[in-house]
Amino acid sequence: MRLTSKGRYAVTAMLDLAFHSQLKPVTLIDIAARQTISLSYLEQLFARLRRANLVKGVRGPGGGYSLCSNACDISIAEIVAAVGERIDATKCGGEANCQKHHACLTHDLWMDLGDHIKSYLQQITLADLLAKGRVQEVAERQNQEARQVIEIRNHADLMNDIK
Amino acid sequence: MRLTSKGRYAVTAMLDLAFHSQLKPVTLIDIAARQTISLSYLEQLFARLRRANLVKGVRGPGGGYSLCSNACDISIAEIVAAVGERIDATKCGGEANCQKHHACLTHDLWMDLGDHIKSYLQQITLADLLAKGRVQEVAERQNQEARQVIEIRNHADLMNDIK
DNA sequence: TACTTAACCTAGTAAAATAGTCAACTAATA
DNA sequence: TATTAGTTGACTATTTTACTAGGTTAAGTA
Repeated sequence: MRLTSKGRYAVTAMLDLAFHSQLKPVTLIDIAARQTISLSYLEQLFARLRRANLVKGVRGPGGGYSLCSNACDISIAEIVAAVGERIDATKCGGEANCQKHHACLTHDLWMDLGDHIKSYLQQITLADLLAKGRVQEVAERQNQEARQVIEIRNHADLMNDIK
Repeated sequence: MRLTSKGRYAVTAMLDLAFHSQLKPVTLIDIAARQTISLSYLEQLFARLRRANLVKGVRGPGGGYSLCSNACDISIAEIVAAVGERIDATKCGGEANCQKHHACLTHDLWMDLGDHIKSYLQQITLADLLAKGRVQEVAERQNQEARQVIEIRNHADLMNDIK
């Protein structure tokens, strides 16, 4: 089992999306700036998130990504699974052939651990995270910091929208 | 966070030890044969287990390893930590400086997940695993299979002991 | 129609970690 | 003294990670 930056980035980006995509799609450029994640890497992760039907992309100016479902219907487990992080803790992937076609001495332990983690991540949704005070705080701070980068661009867009 | 063969091997070997070292120390050669783990790799793992005061080694003929404490006092979390597997799920190792000296958007989520896994593995001891029927079954099977390799040697030892 | 935007796609790559191997050395026992 | 088995350190093939670089395609905008 491994949970690396791949899964962390995916969840962080999805949470950013849930936070900012209420009105219109959010570009990966914005997410990359706010969350300090490499744009190209984000693109690769979102290719998988799209294939898993978690997000939908809109091309062209004013485009970007938005969630396919409500934030309360997207669990952390789904996101982590979508980008290919193995939550399973066994060597055999649950096949019980870890030692010469048989279960190894600790097979059940790792199965139970995997189930335990999976059910924990399944019960947490993006909406749950959005509701937390700490998350709101951090998101606010990121807005402040990324303002120079993002808002100048968005401001121009907004002016055009008003026209 | 990652839980790889390193941690799995360590727990498996410790469980094998708990099972077989009641009477006398168990050699890594025996463990390697029963659990199909590379001997040299086992040596590296046991160096760390020894430094963590989980096992003690006895040199020379009749030597081997035995547990430092009772099986009911050794948790899976201790073993996994001893061989250096990071159970922590954060990028920052709990320092909360994951994004430019501040906490990232999902810092708390990964902290909570890490705590959750850690407390799960802390409450399970080697004795708990030994008590399980499945573990007994597998250990029996391994004894059968490894008999050709191990018992011939042990039989000779036993004859000498009787003399 | 030309231009810009941003999604979408493919291939490559430096660095790190994993899961080992190999070889030597030390201590205890028979 | 020979053997056993722990102890140690250095080295290595393979895999994965987290990227970068470069393109193509679709949709709006001037």
